[in-house]
Amino acid sequence: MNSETLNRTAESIAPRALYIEVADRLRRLIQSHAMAPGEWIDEQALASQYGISRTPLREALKVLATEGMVVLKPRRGCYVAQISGGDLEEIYPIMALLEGECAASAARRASDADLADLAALHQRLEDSAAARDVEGFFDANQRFHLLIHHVAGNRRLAQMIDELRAVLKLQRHDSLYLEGRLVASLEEHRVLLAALREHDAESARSAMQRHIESSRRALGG
Amino acid sequence: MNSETLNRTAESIAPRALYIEVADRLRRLIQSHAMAPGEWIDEQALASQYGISRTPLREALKVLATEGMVVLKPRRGCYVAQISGGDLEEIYPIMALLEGECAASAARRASDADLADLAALHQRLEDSAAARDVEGFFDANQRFHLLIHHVAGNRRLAQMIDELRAVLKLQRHDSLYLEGRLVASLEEHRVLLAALREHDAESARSAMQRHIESSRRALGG
DNA sequence: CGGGAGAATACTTTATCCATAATTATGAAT
DNA sequence: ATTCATAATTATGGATAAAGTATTCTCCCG
Repeated sequence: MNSETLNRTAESIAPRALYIEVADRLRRLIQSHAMAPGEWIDEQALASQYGISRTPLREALKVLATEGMVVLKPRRGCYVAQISGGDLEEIYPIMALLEGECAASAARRASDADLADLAALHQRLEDSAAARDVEGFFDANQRFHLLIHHVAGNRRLAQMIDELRAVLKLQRHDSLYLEGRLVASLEEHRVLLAALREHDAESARSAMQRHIESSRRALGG
Repeated sequence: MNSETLNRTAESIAPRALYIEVADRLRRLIQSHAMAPGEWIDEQALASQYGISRTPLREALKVLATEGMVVLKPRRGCYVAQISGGDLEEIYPIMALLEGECAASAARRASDADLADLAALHQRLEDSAAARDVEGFFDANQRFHLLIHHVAGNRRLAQMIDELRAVLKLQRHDSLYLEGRLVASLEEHRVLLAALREHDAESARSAMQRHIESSRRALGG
């Protein structure tokens, strides 16, 4: 049992090229605000920090640029993208549209098991809210949305939403910390869950759209 | 007035990196079906054909891969993406959604000048249809949709639609050649234009959605 | 005759290197 | 003293080379 076998197994599980790995790490770095929007990305420093050459790093940056996470200025280098108010004006209607479609599709397709899972996650939301656990609420909220994407069954739609959400996350999201926003969000989730349970696609769609719109207003968009 | 000013001007006109140029060319190549879906892309041959090194070419391929135009199989090389029936099932609802939103937004925002331009393009559609000029019809149709995107004023939404349409174009689009499809498409455009003229956003949205759905059915989706 | 293993070939992948362009700092001149 | 120009340094972008991995073909053994 040499290392070759291990490598092959590891690769068949994760046949990811280096540039993809790097892109993932950078995405997490940017989303966790370890790198601030507008900040210059030092290719050399980052490459030597990761112990890789600049080539896969540059390829990763090209990918992130097409995703809108970074901006590549010719001969000027790479900068973490910063979104303007105008960008939010454009993105939120799209998000509402896509998430709404996801919710509608999920309402049509949800099995009893799916609904049970959704109810369980919603309970976590309720518990977190009752405990004033904002981080827990945020996490459960994210899982709730991801589960809806999964139930909706449109992987491409889910991926588009994920990319848009990644761009939105470039700016700090402290809306949930605002007084009243957490309970309002909870109430919106209740309405959404009820629509999903009744397999009412259009109610689920509008509930989700209202949910997105109100979270936008909470940000002052 | 030194050369610096001139340089800056020149750069703001054409500051495109080589990989972007290459990506554009490849996009056109793939969309014109000069490269068939599933076909292997020979990096070395293409690089020497363009007189460039493989580095910018590979960067371009990474970009196209994130756009869904090509598929990058680790250690296997790059292939022109081929979309399955399942992909169509996923993409068309998204297209209908996004194009519908575009139409709704355009209906709200269209100025009289915009409506005049749209009417002029629609006339080209009518003329091309009367002359059985399928290529002309196709071209006018494309311009009509692009103009709606422009009037809608959401650049990000338009870009998402463009990328999706590029993926759809991977397969041959001979639906317009089908008997009856051309006149049906024309009638759908008439309804859409009427809704836009009346600034009726929801009618425009549903007209566009029906238009997308029927073009899908024409493909046998 | 068929299957498995090993070797060879070819292509991807990564790293290093070079050139070009831009920006900044310093010096000189007004 | 301030501004402009020039030079130097630094970083990006493109190229080439080397290494590693996967696949395929052939040969040998059962």
